[in-house]
Amino acid sequence: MEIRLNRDTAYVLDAVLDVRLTLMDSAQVFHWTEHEGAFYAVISGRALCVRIEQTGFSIAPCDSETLEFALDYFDLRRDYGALRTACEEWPVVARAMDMLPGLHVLNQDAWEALLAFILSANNNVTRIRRLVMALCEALGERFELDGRVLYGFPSPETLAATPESLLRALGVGYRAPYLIGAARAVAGGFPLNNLHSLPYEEAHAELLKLPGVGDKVADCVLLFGCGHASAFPVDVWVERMMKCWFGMNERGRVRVSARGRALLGAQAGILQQYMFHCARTGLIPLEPGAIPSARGAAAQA
DNA sequence: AGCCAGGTTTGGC
DNA sequence: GCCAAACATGGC
Repeated sequence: MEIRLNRDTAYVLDAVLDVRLTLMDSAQVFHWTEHEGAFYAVISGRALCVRIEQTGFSIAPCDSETLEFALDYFDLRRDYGALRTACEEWPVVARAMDMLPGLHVLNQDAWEALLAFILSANNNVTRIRRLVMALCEALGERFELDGRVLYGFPSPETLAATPESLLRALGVGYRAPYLIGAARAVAGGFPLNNLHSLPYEEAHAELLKLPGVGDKVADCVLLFGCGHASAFPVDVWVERMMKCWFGMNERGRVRVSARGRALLGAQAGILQQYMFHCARTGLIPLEPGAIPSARGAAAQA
């Protein structure tokens, strides 16, 4: 990987990051937009434009401080090649990683991840994106970049003071009081930005205190917003994947999550993201009977 | 038209 | 502790 910083644009070359897959198609972040081959969003209060270049991608506007931020945000310091090598003992995980080269798990802002995944509950990806965008447009700070208008996430204070009726008018439905309750907690001192440095179990228990946050949303916030790579969110797709390919038949996704973490280790959540995408998009089948025979498994590996 | 979606909450055993 | 039902909304 080679990094150049020219004027206000950073170039990251020879990095295996699939920008479109990671920002637009992976359902870990919902507020990037694509326009004329470039990707735009406001993240952590910065309006950014990311472009795919010949041998990598560029970030603008970017100074040295933003570049450091971006290296973290795009998870460019993790050795995904080594992670792939460590997956040989789990053929379906290896297969998922091989099918999605350049998929990274972003390191998002914890508050932004919290809002997005409260909205994700019992919802589909298309509508989650609509709701996140609507929330930002209605209540977030307005930015302009390259003549395009962008919106950040609302602050905890803003959201805490927003009438529930306004949120319902945006279409968030019964999640409106969850958003407001979580915002009031954070505005009132809930230690959202300390969860990075807590052990997984403690950070998870803390998040469960927030309204609208159960085990699965907590794991998403920990994985996508708090640097907890071992957090293993289990939604309907990952549950089907673990049932079909690992024979996990326990009742309750909490048990599946615990087993996934125990089995796959410190970066279980990263691996989860590959399996989730393969399951959700049909790249890997989930019907009983999809599991290859011993002969097939050997041939596949 | 009807089932489903990156679930959580609540209330009843 | 476990389970079922309710919850808003719209995608497909």
